[in-house]
Amino acid sequence: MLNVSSDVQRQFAVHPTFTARCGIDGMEGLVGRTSFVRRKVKCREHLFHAGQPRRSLFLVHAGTFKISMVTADGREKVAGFRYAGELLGLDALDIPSYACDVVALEDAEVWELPCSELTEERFEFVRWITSTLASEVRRDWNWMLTLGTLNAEQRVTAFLLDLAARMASMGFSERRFLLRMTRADIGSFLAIKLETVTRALSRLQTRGMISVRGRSIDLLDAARMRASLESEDRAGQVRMPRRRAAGGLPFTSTGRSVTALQAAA
Amino acid sequence: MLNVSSDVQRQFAVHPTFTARCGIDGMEGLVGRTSFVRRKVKCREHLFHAGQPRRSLFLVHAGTFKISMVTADGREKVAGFRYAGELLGLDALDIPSYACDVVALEDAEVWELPCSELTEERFEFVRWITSTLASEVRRDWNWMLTLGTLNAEQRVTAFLLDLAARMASMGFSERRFLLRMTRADIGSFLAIKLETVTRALSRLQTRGMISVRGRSIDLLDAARMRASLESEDRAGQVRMPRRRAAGGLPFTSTGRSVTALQAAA
DNA sequence: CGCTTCGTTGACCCCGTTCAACACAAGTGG
DNA sequence: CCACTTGTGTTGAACGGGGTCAACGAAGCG
Repeated sequence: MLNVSSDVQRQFAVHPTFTARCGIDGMEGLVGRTSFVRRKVKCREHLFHAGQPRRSLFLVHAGTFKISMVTADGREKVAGFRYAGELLGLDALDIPSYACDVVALEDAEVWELPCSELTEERFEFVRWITSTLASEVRRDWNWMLTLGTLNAEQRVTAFLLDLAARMASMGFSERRFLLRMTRADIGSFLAIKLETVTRALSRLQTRGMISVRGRSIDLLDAARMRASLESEDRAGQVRMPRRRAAGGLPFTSTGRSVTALQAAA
Repeated sequence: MLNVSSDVQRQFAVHPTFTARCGIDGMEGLVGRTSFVRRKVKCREHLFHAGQPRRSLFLVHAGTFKISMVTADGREKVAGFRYAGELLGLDALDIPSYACDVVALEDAEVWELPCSELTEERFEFVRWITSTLASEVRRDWNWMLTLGTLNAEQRVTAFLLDLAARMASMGFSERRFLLRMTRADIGSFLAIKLETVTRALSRLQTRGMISVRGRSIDLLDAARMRASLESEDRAGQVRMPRRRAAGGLPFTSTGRSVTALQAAA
């Protein structure tokens, strides 16, 4: 059950001085003078399992990873997805074992950063880790907000827009991209069923906002998608809020406060 | 809108060497040689607002705080509650302004830790912050798992058990305690409506698992409450899983894997 | 070629939302 | 003192979004 990261191809070990540019929240910090190991992980292989001893962090260099946990009664729940430039294993920094499962959704490469490098001499490295953790907390809160206030179709919309933003930050097209995860994975992450994900995608396509062909997604009207997130909460009931002052305030939201999307990106 | 932390009573400033025992994940770390300021915050007062410049972290010394965010269309979403021994403001460590609102739900006291203390010379302090952030990420993931897999009544049950565990860790009774937050706050956090919270509490009381009188809660059968979390997901439909092996497996869950509760505590 | 995994769509129905009414306590001002 | 307001909590009735179940098609693979 735990003999996993052994089947990950261990590649040439290097101990150079490398500079990692990380697009996380504008922090382009250097991870100075840190020895690391490159690893290739093939599609569907686990990078690590919950319960395995935590010895390293992993910087995603290429590919897509799925983070998942297991409920008390054995079902899987997806906690997130990670792309190039993001870190894996951070959540277990203060405990001896990893707390989640991480599996590659396509052939991928990671840079393994031994936790032994997290010393006083590598203060800038530690600082970078801390910053990344803080932004991770904000991202999680934003998703909790998204899942707690939006209906199924809006959640899928938010998911696609978030993905598009990540694609853009990685230099890929933000209009046309491939979903590397199944509908079940998306549904698990968004706390809806896979049939609901399918139905939401179909409806968005019917409305001309996206084009879906299997896992290939084409965003046809991102502006309208973003607009659809800013009103009509759970169930489109609105029901005219019982006359309020005069004029009945229109729905042209003067977008104050951060939308879940911007912050999650 | 932002002239808030000014109405917080600034108390005698001290610059001693203090040792904070923090019950977070068994880490009883010292926050060595750090200057801090004690502040009292009265019920309903904000400790800080989203958007305010972030200059300090806050260690809750006494009282209860509510963390909330604002959706794109102006509604509030509760992101969590914090009690004695926990930190506030961590999520904004890598950005110049606080990212959420924090308000006291009862008269409280915090220790203000200036972020300027987060230097290389205070490496142990930084390390403690990092560890706390990691456990915060895990806690958030566990709540996402809870909200994504349990129905309304189970969420309320999980909330009460989590609260009981926190009370116990603070030396209070884990059987009888007061809710410092409204039904609306609980519902916002659990992604259900306040009426649903009320109904769930009433039903738990009817079943003899708890006793409710306003905000006073009495856990009468915590064991049965814990057991109720380990099966019957969303909507009690079960529908007899089409005959499985022999014997129709009883509901005496052999609690393998971590329950959301244990991890969230 | 089966075999498995994945995706789509339709029909039915239940849990939680919505709306409404009411109870209760705490201020507040006359 | 009462009247009034505001915030909070409880409960009932009705509705609908999304879950459940089922059937089918498509794609990948040994």
